[in-house]
Amino acid sequence: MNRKRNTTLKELAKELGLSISTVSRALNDHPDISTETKESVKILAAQMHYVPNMFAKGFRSQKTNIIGVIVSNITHLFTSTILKSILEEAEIRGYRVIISESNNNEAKQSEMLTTMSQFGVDGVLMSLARKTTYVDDALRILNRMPLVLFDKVSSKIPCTQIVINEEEAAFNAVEHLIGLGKKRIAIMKETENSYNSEKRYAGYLRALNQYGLPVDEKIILSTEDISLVQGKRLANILLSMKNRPDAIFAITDNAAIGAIKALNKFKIKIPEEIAVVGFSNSINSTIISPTLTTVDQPGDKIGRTAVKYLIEEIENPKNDLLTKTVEIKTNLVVRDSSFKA
Amino acid sequence: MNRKRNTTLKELAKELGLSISTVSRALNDHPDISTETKESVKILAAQMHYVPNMFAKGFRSQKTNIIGVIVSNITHLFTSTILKSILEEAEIRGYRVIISESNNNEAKQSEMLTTMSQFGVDGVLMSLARKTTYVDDALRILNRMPLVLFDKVSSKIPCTQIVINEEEAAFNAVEHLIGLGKKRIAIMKETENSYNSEKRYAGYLRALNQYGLPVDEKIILSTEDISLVQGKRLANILLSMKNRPDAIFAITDNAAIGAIKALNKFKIKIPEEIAVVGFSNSINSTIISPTLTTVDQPGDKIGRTAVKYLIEEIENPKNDLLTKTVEIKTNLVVRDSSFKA
DNA sequence: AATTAACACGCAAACGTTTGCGGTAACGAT
DNA sequence: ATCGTTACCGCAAACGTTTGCGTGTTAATT
Repeated sequence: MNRKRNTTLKELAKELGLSISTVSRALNDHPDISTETKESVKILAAQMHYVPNMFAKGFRSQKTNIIGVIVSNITHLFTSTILKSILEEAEIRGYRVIISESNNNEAKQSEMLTTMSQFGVDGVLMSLARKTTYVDDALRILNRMPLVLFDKVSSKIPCTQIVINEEEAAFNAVEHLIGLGKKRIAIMKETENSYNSEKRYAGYLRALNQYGLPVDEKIILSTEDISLVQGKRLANILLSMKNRPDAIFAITDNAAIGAIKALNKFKIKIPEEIAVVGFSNSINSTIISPTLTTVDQPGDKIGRTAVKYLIEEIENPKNDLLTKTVEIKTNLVVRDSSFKA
Repeated sequence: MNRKRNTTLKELAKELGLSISTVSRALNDHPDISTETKESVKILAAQMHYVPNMFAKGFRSQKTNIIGVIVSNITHLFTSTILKSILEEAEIRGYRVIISESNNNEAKQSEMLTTMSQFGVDGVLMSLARKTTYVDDALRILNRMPLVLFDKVSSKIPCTQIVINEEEAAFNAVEHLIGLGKKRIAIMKETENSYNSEKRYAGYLRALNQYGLPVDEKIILSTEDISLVQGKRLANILLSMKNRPDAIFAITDNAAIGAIKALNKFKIKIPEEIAVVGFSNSINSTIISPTLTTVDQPGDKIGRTAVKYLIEEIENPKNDLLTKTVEIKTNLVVRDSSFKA
């Protein structure tokens, strides 16, 4: 197929009997050009469907107006919600977005980072892969272009970081359970030192302390991957205890749902016997029965904020490399799994 | 911040005492260059972290190695699953991906299409916005670059189209219900003429006909947006009938789940009194109780196939513009909502 | 009438890369 | 000694755009 080539400034210039530079300036509303000339140029440009060649443009200006985004898994609703808002906000501000997945693979993440840089993006938005320890690539990127981390972040990388108030959110969730009269609250968390898990655990502990409840190691459960099946498994462990907990705070909706499924199987009354609270406000939390009380994370706000800060840094380069943490507020959505009738 | 500039061929050439062209050829393994020269060039290139400037490259070759993707809503699991495989497959083949959302807005979709073209993508992958009627923009794009449609397609656009076997899938789903001994099967579909809804409805009708079951307009329900709440509403309508159906085929998992919720509320036994089958195999289908029988759509295969065909067309431009439909097989996942004990 | 200032436009370089073409050296064959 | 061949490499143009600088015209000021 003979794909038509795009019209160029040269063709417009020839058609109008003007020089290329005049046409360029006319289209860019340069003050040196008379109003009539601008008019005629713009009219012809529209007629001939002129569109500036982004490559020539970026080639000269060394600016691509593309921002790169690296996430671990695009199919997680929370992630795609963030991506949606990133796309929207970026478009509003005149940027395009290239998305890559690391699949929680650190090597892949490094590779993406360098190809992003090679590709000439103006800046990068990244949510770290789990267990990221090697941050040299990120540091190397940092003196080439701005980088903003979100959700999964690391204090080892001196840049702007957009996170939710993990600790406070967990505190509020546990406080809510305590408010229901629960005295023996189990937690399901991750074994590995993930930023999010650590913070939420800290919030859990603070709530127990503040309300004078004892911390019992036996009902502090950890798992490698905090999934639905693991939630089931851990719930079964809790049920097998002589001294059962009267509430479960799961660090993840999936684990909470797994727990509910296990409790349902044993006809445990939720929330009377055991209340359950999750984290994320995924759609599943309204599908499961009883519906799940959970922490709503405003993904769209995270995305928007991240884009805002990144573009700010792109357009106003700073000389300092410092860690700046921006916290986005969450709020607890109370549903049947912890509803006090 | 003083962002470091990338090293260029010129710098490499100066360092090595060679010409720019020789360095370029050496890096591209041109046969004219001696093995030793290639070696030394490549070593220095690695040392100096040389990365080719994509813009200069694309500028010359008029090839960007970027493909544009337009979907209606990135947060739908089915969509993000497709996107995931598109990202993977594209990366394997050396392409980057730019994603845009139309939000089911036809005007937005047209706009995205033109900015994609303006941006110089090598080809476009698109799933149409609902109720797309104006296809002129797509046609205009088509003689600039290859376009491949997937999932939501239209016969008005002469290009390669990747779809699932909607009709057959629906047929199989209804046939499955008939196999359970169900004789009065309701359907929940969309009012508007969406490609998917039409096809699935056709499959429903064919199954009824083939097994000699009467078609009763009263239990053929349509709704504008086929969502969870609408599923509930329509189920309530069915329950209010004197002559209730003994099965429901919902064109969407969400509607099916809404129906189940309504049935559960009225303590209808599923599947004994009324069986339910959905479409999509969303995660929710395993969360709801009873778990939902549904049609599994292999999103990853759709994405991969779409990329394959698009890149094929990019790299081997054809002279003909014809509609070529590629069908991806689905399969029915039988769960508790239709399980014959 | 001469000088100046403002205005409108053109020339040409530059961005980094690829590539057709031409050139040089070395070497074997005549 | 000359020719042809091969192996390597450099020159320069081209891609489309922006932009500093120069230039010519006109109108206003002295």
